[in-house]
Amino acid sequence: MQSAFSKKVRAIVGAIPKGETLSYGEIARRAGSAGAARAVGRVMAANFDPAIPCHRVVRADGAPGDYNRGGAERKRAILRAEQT
DNA sequence: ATAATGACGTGAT
DNA sequence: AATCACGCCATTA
Repeated sequence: MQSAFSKKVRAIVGAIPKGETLSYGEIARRAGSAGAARAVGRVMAANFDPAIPCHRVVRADGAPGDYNRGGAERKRAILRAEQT
């Protein structure tokens, strides 16, 4: 069972409209903890959920994060998420 | 419980 | 514009 923060993050990221991108800082803010951008990434990395389109999650500059750190496996998860 | 780490953010150099 | 440093919060060891 994960902390409430991770659950919020999962819900928020999973609620990102298709084509939209949300920054870690924004997510953290919606999660109830502004400035916890790092924590958000930490939650995903540690407890990543296949239903969470992390590729829609970007940095404050709009630059893509290290979401593909997993490699092909991660890419497959992204494709699956985009299929829906 | 404490220390260290990290898929970040902003400011300073 | 690029790089360095510090701060923020949550998770892991």
